[in-house]
Amino acid sequence: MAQVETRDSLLKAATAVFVEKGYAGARVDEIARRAGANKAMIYYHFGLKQDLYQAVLLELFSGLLDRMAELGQAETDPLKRLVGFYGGLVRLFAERPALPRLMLREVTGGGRNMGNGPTKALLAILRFVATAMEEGVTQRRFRPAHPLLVHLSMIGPVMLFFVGEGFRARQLATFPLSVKAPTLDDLIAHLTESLARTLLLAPAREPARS
Amino acid sequence: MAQVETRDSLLKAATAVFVEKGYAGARVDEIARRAGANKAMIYYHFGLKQDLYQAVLLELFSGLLDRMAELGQAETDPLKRLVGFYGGLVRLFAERPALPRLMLREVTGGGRNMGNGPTKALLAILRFVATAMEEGVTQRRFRPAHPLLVHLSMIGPVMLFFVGEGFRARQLATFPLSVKAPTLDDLIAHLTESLARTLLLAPAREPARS
DNA sequence: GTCTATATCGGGATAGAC
DNA sequence: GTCTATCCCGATATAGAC
Repeated sequence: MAQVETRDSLLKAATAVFVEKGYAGARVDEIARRAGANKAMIYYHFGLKQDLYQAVLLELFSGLLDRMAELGQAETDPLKRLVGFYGGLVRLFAERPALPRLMLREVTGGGRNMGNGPTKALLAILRFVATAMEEGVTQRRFRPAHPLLVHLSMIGPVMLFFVGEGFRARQLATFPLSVKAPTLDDLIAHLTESLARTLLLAPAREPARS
Repeated sequence: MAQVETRDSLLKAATAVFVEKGYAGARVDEIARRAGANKAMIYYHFGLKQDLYQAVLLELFSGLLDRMAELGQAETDPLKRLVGFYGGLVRLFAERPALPRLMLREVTGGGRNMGNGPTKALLAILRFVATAMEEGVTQRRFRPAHPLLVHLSMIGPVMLFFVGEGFRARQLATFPLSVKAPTLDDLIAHLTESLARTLLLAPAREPARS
C-alpha cells in the first residue's frame, strides 16, 4: 500500500473509531486493524494518540469555517440569510456525519481538545445570528429574542438528529414506532418553518385554511 | 464515616466524574479520591466499575419516568400540556444537571449502557407529543408537523443549554460575549414562545375566536 | 467496613530488523 | 515505510490485615 493511502485509511478509521467510542474509549489497535494497517504506522505518520486525534479534528474542521462563512452571506434579507445558513449547515453535516458527532462529543466534554479555532467559529456564528436578528428587529419584521437561544433552537435539533440516528436505529428498532423517521428534507423544512414562525412578528403563513 | 455516607459520597463522586469524563475516561482512583473514601470501598459497595456506572444511571433515572409522567398530564389543552411538560423537564434537569449530561453522553455513544428503561421513556414521550399534536390538529388549532422533529426542537436546545454551560464558561470566558448569558427562565420562555408559534395555526397569542 | 499492598493486564508507545 | 516483538506504565481489581 502506498504511503498516502495508509495515512488516509488510518485517518479515516481513526475518525470512525473516535466518533463511535470517544477519545478515551478509542483503542489504537482497533484503529490500525480497521485501517488494515500496522499499529506502528500510526506513530510513524501521526505521533501519539493525542496527535492523531488532533489530526482528525483538524481534517474535519478544515474548511468548515470557510464553508460556513459562505452560507447565506449573500442574502440581504435577514430571515433568508439565517435560513440559508442553517440549511447549509444541515447539508454540510449530512456530507460529513462525523462532524456533528465529534463536535457534540467535544462540547459534552467541555471542549478541552478543540483548541480555539472552533471556539472562534462558534462566536462568529453568534455574531452572525445576532446581526441578522438586529437587522430584522430594526426592520420591524422580527420580534426581539435571545440570539444564543435562537441558535440553540436550530443547532440543538440538528445535532440530535444526526447523533441520534445510530441511537434511534439501535434502540427503537425493536419497538413499533408509529411515526415514520423524518428525512433530511423534513428536518430542513421543519427548521425553516420553525425559525420563521419564531422570529417574525407576523405569522409565517396565512392560517386560513378551513 | 458511616457506611451509608461512604456509599452515598462514592455514588455522588462517581456521578460527577462520569459526567465530566465519560465512562471510559473516568478513573476509579479519582472517584475514590473525590469521595474522600478508599478505592477498595467502591468494589466493596458496588462491585466493578461497570456496576458502579449502572448504579449511577439507575439512581439518576429512578423516578424520572414517574416525574415525567406527571408533567402536564392534567392539562386538557394540548398546547398547555406540551408547554407544561417541557417546562417541567427543564426544571427537572436544572435540579439534577447530571441527568441531561449523562443522557447526552449515552445518546452520543449509541445508548449501549442505558438499558431499555430510558428507551421506553423516550417512546412514551414521543407518544405523548404525538397525541397532543393530534388533538391540536383535530381541534383545528395546530398545523400538522412531525412529532419527532417537534420533540427534537424542544429537547435539543435544552440539552445543549445544560451541557454547554461548562463549555461556554470554559471557551467563551476569555472572549467578549456581547449578549449576556440566558437564564433558565429565559430558556423556558423562549421554548414556550417558540413551541406555540411553531404549532399554532394562528399567531402565538391566542387570537379572539372569530 | 475500612485500609495497605499488590496482583494482573490492557493498551499506548517504541526499538530495531527489513 | 512497513513490520514484529516488546517494553512499561497506568488503571482495574483483589487479597488480606485490622
